[in-house]
Amino acid sequence: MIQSVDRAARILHELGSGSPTLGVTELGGRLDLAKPTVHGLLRTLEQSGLVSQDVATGRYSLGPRVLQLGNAYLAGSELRSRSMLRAGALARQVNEAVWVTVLVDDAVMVVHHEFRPDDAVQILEVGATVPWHACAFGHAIAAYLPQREMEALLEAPRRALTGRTRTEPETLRKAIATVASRGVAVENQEANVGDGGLAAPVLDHANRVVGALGVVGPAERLLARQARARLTRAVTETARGVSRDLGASRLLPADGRLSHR
Amino acid sequence: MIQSVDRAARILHELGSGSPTLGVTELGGRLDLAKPTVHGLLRTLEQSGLVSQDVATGRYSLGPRVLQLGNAYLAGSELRSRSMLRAGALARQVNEAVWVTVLVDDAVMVVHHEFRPDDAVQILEVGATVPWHACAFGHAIAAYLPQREMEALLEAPRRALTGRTRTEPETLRKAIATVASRGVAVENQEANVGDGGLAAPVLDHANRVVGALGVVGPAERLLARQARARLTRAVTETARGVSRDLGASRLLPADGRLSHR
DNA sequence: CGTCTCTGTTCGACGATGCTGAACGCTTGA
DNA sequence: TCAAGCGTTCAGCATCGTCGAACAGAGACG
Repeated sequence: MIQSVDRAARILHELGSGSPTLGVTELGGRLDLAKPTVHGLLRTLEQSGLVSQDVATGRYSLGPRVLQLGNAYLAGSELRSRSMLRAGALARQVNEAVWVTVLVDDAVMVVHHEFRPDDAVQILEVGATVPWHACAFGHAIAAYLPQREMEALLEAPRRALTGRTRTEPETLRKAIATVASRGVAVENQEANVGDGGLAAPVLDHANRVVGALGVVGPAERLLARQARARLTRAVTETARGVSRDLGASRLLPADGRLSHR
Repeated sequence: MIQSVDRAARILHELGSGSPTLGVTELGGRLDLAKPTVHGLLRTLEQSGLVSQDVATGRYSLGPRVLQLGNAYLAGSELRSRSMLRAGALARQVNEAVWVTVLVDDAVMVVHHEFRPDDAVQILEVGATVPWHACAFGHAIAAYLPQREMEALLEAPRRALTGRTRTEPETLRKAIATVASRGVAVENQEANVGDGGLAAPVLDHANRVVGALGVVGPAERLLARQARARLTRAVTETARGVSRDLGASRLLPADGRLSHR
């Protein structure tokens, strides 16, 4: 691993999480690096447009080029492009907002957001992240991850986002097992009070989980008994369709968990 | 400038423009680097999530983390946050889609997109880029750039996107002079056939251009004589309002061009 | 209004660290 | 079956990045 590149990436990560602008000294403190080292890295990153400096204050922030890269990632994402049509159809069919998400570290990130057809004003959540343990998408992905990676997720520390967030390893392990047997994950106000979700995993041609697809919205509307049954069927069918498009062969067997290796 | 970091940034840039997936050999060829060098850089970038490798083909593409960074850039962008309210008001007032853009290299990038209130289905263009010379936003920014930077833009090679795209340095110089004297730039189907735009610059507390704000839409609707006059007034007023919010003092003097050192 | 402390920045020398050519499996296509 | 291309590994040399100390400027404070 190349030291300076890794440090540069850590700087970008630091600028991207928490305070939007940071000074050289502060960055050096957080990453345990000497001031001139951070300075050199920042100047290089600035020249590439990945970071920009406020000439007035001297502080640094992320540069516009990272947004351009983010857009390029979306444009090139196979999961996204392959799921857009089916996600749109699902949104119209069940009249709910649809998300397509991937796992990045210990959070799921929205790569596609299909608006609920009936609502006029909605905010786009593409690029937003939610801790994996607090949403249906995270559970759906975790349930089909190789054992080792799933354990890694369970071992990391977690914090509660609402009063209903499940954080205990054993509780989560049980929840994941249920997901694996049913093929769908359900979340009830574990990330935001009032909101719920329902998601199923998406597999690729090697039957690996590459993400999850599902619906989000008011918990009371999504999780009412009738709606829930209808949504479960529609979501699993759509996710299965996307998986098939990606070349997956073993499509959510009845016993859930796929064998890995 | 740190060599390895610069090379890593060039790799990201290469992955972000053009082909969404590239192999080690191909990247090495494009950047004139030895294969193992590229490999080492890619492995480091992959570990940070900025790049991800398709395990089946071995090829590399941008990773999900760049999208997360892009989102963080948007969240921290002062221009964006300071212009959102006024952009929304402008969109409702003139019933057109509104863009807020910044200059990155030789293109303008959309950092905020306010939908046209009347249209149901529209695609979000945040993160999209347009060559500076082919749109009103680019002209608006160029006209208020320090002389040296403006000359740099004019010296770079340009290509036509439509039959109406202006590419000659002298033609552009004249167009920019007009923008500087009027405070607004107008574009008529120079980037996409059928589309037009109308934009004004946004200045910061040191009276530097930080971006442009304006409307986009069908050229025939935007550029009809009456609409054009009304839009010009509304756009300049909104851009001036954002500039004031950012602390600018010299607000688009009558003679246009600001003195720069 | 001076002073002091903090910032971001420059400099130079040390030595760790990243670069490279050659060689390795592996898959793909002929 | 073979050959050509891929991504990957290795080890040695020289480069290149790192760090402590010192600098200039801004801002806060008395």
